Amino acid sequence: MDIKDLDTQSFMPGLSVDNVIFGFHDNQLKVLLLACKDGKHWMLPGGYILKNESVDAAAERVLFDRTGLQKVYLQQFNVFGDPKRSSASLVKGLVKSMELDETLNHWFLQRFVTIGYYALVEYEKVKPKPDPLSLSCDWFEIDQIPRLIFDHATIIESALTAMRQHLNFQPIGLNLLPSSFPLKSLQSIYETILGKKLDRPNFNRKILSLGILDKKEKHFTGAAHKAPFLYSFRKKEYYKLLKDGIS
Amino acid sequence: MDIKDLDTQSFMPGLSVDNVIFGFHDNQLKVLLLACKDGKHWMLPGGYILKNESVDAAAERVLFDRTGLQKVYLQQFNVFGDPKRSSASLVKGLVKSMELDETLNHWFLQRFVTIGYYALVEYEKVKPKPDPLSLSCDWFEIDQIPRLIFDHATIIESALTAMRQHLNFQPIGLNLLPSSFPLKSLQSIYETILGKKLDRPNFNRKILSLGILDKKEKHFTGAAHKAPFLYSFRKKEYYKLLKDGIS
DNA sequence: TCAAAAGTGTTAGCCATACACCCATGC
DNA sequence: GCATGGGTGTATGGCTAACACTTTTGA
Repeated sequence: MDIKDLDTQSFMPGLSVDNVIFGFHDNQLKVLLLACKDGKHWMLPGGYILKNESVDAAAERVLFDRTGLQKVYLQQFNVFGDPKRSSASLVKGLVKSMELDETLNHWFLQRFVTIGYYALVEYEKVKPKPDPLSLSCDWFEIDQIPRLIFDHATIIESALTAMRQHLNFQPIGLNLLPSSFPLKSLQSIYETILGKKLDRPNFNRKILSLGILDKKEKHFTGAAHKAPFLYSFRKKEYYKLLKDGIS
Repeated sequence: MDIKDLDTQSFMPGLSVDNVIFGFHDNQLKVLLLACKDGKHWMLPGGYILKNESVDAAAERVLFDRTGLQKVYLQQFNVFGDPKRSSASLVKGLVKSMELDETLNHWFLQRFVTIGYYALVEYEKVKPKPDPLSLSCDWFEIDQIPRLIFDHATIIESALTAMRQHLNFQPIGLNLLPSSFPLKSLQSIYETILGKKLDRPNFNRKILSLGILDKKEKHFTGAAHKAPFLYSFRKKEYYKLLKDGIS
């Protein structure tokens, strides 16, 4: 996004995308957020839609700009279309803190309908890049989200709910994990998303019975217990199952 | 929608809603469509979003204008944001056939991102009303859809898929049926949406076990077989289950 | 008495759950 | 050895699919 183009013919007016980008690290589900220049608020990575760009492509572009990643699991989940979802006074403060030309108020103060996407990315591969309008770009644990602008807290909640529902039909995980990983990591992801503990023996059996994992070598962590086996996804079977859905 | 307001400050530019309105009649799932004035195409009931109106409210308004119904099951399911989803030549033909001021081409020829909703309505209660830009408003069986404009066929397909997924978690049916109905009607709805035959004994047991139906009197159709009992929804329990989801 | 469709009963098999138990590892 | 967490085995209950059977209705 080039700031000078904002108030011109480049973007569709009144429409935006916001991405809830999930990563997994330290057995914790995390969300990528941007720090507003007012020093008080954080926000979801979002952007506008080029006049000749598909909405999906806009979401992919925003994701790429913030993470450097392409071709990851990116799923549209809801539209947030309340005319009062943004606050004029907050917007004015933000524009001021960004030291932008005040003519851009016209752009930022308009009402936006935003299309929510959630993305699943491999935490280690992400090099978070703040956009020109933000101070920084950082990961936050899902239960330690800071103060967000507008309805962005609602959007994250809604993304989690949507993901929870998709989880029952789609083997989510490949995009959140490195190429090989212990089953416990996958289980932790499921536990975090579903918000409840799962029985390890039963989880292992169920996941393995899907036929989408390859057993690889043992992984010695140095801890005083049995070394877990690592697994990797069989991508072909994984995508086939993604398409059809589980159970 | 007032035509003369189209190209003014009344509506959000580039954004629309389209409703896939489902009804149930003659043991068939039907969709409400509008006839374009070119005499060749049909389209989904859709509309624009007032500058100070929520997107959900716009969808409800469109639904009310075409059916006279309010407070029915109306569910946002997908955004269609391909910049090439409409065809300029088709739009020009349609505007011409509508005998509108050609300055309105500016409005109709812009790129629209549309937000898809599906609605479940009680067929008998609907008095289809065409909008000022259409010739008529009629029901079509789901497997006999006529030629549609733009990507509207895709939108219907997508609505069916979404509904199929929701069906497993939500007791859909109340909004499609009159206040009392035989179990067979409900079963037919499920069969149509899921696209497969269901076993009657098992279906009856499952639905009745949810505790959302009240048994009422027998209904003599005049046919040479046992008269089926009618049932009605216990709304309170129904909505509780809707909220929590089935199984 | 018969055909058609409603409704009931019964069984087998699958799958989720729960939990007991064994195994490898480093201190 | 022992604590720790990985991994395996197994019994139980509930749900579902499949289908045989009974009941009611009008011709």
